[in-house]
Amino acid sequence: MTSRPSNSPRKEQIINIAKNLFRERGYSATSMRDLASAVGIEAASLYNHIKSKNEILEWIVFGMAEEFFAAIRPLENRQDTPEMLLPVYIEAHIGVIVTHMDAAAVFLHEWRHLEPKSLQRFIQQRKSYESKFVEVVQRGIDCRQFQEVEPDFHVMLLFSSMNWIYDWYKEDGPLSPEEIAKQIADLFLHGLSNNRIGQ
Amino acid sequence: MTSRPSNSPRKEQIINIAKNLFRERGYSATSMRDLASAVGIEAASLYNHIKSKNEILEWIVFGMAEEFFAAIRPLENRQDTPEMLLPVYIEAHIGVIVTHMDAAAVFLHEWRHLEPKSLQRFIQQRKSYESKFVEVVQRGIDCRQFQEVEPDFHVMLLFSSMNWIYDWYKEDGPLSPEEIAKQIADLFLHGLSNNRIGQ
DNA sequence: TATCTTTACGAACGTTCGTTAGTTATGACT
DNA sequence: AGTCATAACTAACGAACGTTCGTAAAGATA
Repeated sequence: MTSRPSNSPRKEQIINIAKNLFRERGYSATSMRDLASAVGIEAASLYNHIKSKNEILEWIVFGMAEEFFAAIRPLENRQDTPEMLLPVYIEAHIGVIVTHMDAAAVFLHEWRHLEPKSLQRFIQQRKSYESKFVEVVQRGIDCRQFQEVEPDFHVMLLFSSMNWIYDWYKEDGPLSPEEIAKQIADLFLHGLSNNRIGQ
Repeated sequence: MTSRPSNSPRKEQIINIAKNLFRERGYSATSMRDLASAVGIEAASLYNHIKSKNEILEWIVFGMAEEFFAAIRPLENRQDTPEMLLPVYIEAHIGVIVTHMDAAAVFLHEWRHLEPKSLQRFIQQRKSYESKFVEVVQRGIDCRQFQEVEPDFHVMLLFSSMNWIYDWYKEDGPLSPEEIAKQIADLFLHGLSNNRIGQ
C-alpha cells in the first residue's frame, strides 16, 4: 500500500543514519548538515534523495508502525487461550524493538514532530495497535484466566515495560530478546512474589 | 546545598511555563521567543531573570531529581519487609510524578540536552536513585520473599511502568495516584494470573 | 558521438536561533 | 529630591537553520 522506504541504496543509507542521529540527539536538534556530514555528502545533496527533513521522520515512524503491525498480524487468528497468547504478542512486539533499536526510539520519542496530517494518522494507528493487546487481556478476563483488572490500564503498563527496552538493551547483554519477553510475560502473569502456585 | 529555584516570582513563572513548553514541544523545538511570548514579555527580557536557556533546563531537571530523592529519603531507614516496603517506594515515586507532570516529562525526556558537566551529574544521580530500588528488590530475594530474578532488570521494568504515567495520567481520570501505585505494586508482586494464592 | 538522467557540488536565500547591548520607566530607599 | 536597583523594551549581532538554485561530472542509452 504505502510505497517502500526506497529502492535507492543512498536513500536507504540516509534514512538509516537519520535513525541513529534522531535517536541520539532528537529530531529537532539534528540538522540536515549533521545528517549530510554523517552520510559523507553536502546538505544540499540530500535533497536529490529526499523531499524534506520531515519526510525522513515519516519514513522512520511509519516504517516502524508497519513493522509492529506485521509482527502481530500472523497471531491475530490464533485460537490459543489468552494466557498463552499474551506472551506471544509480547515476544512479537519486543522482537521488533530489539531488531530496530534506533528506529524504535525515534518512533516512541519523536513522533510529535510529525506534521498535523501524519500526526493524526500516527495516533490513529497506534490506538489501533494497542487495542489488539487490550483485546487479548479482555478475553483473558472474560474467561476468568486473568483477574478483573482494568485492561487499558494494564496494557499501558505492559507497553511501558516493553517500550523502554531500547533504553537499556544491549545486543551482547546477558538476556536474549526471547528471554526478556519471557520475563516480562511471567512478570505480568505471575508477579514477583513467591507465594503462588502454577509455575 | 544547591540554591532554590528562585526567590523571584517572575523567574518561577518562567520556569513553570518552560516546564510546560519543553514537555509539549521538546527542549530544542522550544525557542526563547516562544517561551517569552507565553510569559507575556519579549525574549530579551527573559535574560533579566535567567542566565541561559540551558540553565532553565538544569533548574527543571535537578529540581525534579531533588523531589525524587526527597520522596524516598524518609523511607530509607524503615524496618519493613521488602514486600511491604516496595509498594511504599512505588507510591512515593509515583506521587512525585503525578504532582509534577510537566517537569517529570522534561526530566525523563530532555535530560540529554544538558551540557556535559550537568549531564554527567544527572546520570550519576539517577544511577544512585535507581540503586535504592534495586536494594529493596535484592533484599526481597535474599530473604526469599521474591523469586530469584535479576533485580536490575526488574527494577528497569518497574521504572518503565512508573515513568510513563505522565503520558496517560489525567487528574480527573478514574484512578487516583494511590490506586495506580497499588495496582503497579500488585502487578509486580503478584501478576495478572488468577491461579495464585495469598493476595 | 550525442543525449539524458542521476547525483554530487558551492553559493546563496530568507528565516530563525540564542544572546548581548543600550536605554528607559518604575518604584523603593536615603 | 536624589540615588539606585529592577525589569521591561527595541535593536541588533553572528551563527545556524531548512531549503533552492544553477551547474558540472559521470554513466547509461541511443
